[in-house]
Amino acid sequence: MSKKATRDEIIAAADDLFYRQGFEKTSFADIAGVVNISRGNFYHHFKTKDEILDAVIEKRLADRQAMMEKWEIEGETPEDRIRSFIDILIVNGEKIKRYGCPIGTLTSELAKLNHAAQGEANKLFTVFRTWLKRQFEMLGREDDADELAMHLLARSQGAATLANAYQDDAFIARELESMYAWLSGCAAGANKRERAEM
Amino acid sequence: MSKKATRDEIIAAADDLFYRQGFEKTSFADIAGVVNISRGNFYHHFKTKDEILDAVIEKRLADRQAMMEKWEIEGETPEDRIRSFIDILIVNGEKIKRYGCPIGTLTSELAKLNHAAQGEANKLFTVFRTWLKRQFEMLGREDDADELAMHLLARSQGAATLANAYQDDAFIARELESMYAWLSGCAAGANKRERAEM
DNA sequence: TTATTTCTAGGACAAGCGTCCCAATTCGTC
DNA sequence: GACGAATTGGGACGCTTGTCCTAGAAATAA
Repeated sequence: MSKKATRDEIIAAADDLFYRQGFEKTSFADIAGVVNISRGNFYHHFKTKDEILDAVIEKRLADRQAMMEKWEIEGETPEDRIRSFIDILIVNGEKIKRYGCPIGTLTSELAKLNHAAQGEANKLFTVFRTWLKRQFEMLGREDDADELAMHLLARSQGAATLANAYQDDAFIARELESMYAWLSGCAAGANKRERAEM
Repeated sequence: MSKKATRDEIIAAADDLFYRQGFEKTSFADIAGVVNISRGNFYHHFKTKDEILDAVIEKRLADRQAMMEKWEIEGETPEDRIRSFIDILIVNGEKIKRYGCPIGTLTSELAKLNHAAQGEANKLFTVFRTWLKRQFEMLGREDDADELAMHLLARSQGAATLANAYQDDAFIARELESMYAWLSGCAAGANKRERAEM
């Protein structure tokens, strides 16, 4: 098998395992077991566990970027596109109920480990933040686009955390409705709404 | 030293380390190092790591219960008391920025480890949920008290997660303001407000 | 075909882990 | 003061971890 193919397999397996078990808990042996290669071969592709983490974060960044580009094409209005972001909670609902948000749980774990890759992992939040900010600007909220983006990020993070704890579909549905309504309010009151009404 | 005193020291040290480093990352040696006892002595108090975790969760439950009882005495109105909950983000702000929410990060970690104590850890959320529900009922929101409680839990979880990632005081301040405003709205429109306006 | 690089397998390594045992010390009670 | 119980210290265990080495197989180039 070509080097890149094996490498990509390793990254994909690590991505999945880091999500489901966490970074710390996942061992070289776990990943090698999934990919079905020896540890020696493994070492040829990644010298340290941190190198795999970097590659996984890079992959996640690319995946999210691609996702947002798709939303950009498919969504007719900025509101549609932001709704696509909110809908992650539906699309990935089952996984989120089981393992939480892939971004939030990773950044939390790395913060506790005081890991060097914290900054890189935070970029995962930032790509969404930047993209959402742009959408809110297009919605006519140039003045507080970044604030709105952060607020929405926080809302979906909170929903994901509690979805993970309680696996309560009714709760998730209510949070979704609440975010949709909030978004409509954002669109309606472009640059006139008071921040306190967020 | 009496057995209980040493035991309590161990639990306190474990509580702190589990919060700052995570459960998985924290070893027997770490805890023993902080308490300054030998591993052999350690074993006399706790036979397994899971036993320590159970004790830590128990302690956290008791601590939170005590905190809420204090709020119950100090807060004159239900709104005041709920505000005390929101204010955790201020009171424990520095720690949250560094290590995240002690409850949210623990439940997330245990979910990934698929740990037997998941249910116990979730009780930490539930004590707040139950207490908040009661406050919302006293606020006159008998019909949707639990929904409001869950919503507020999610909001503060989300704020904590992003506070941890970005350490952005302005963001935290905005989220606090937003939650205060939402709470005022809850109080004003007792049992008349539409859920979509949450 | 030969020569050279790339890839793979399997094992060795030192360190750290949770767990466990046992001998020594301290404590409480008669 | 003496005795049994509770507490403590230190070390041993088997296992897993991340890391690293080396020898051979496969692929590529000449």
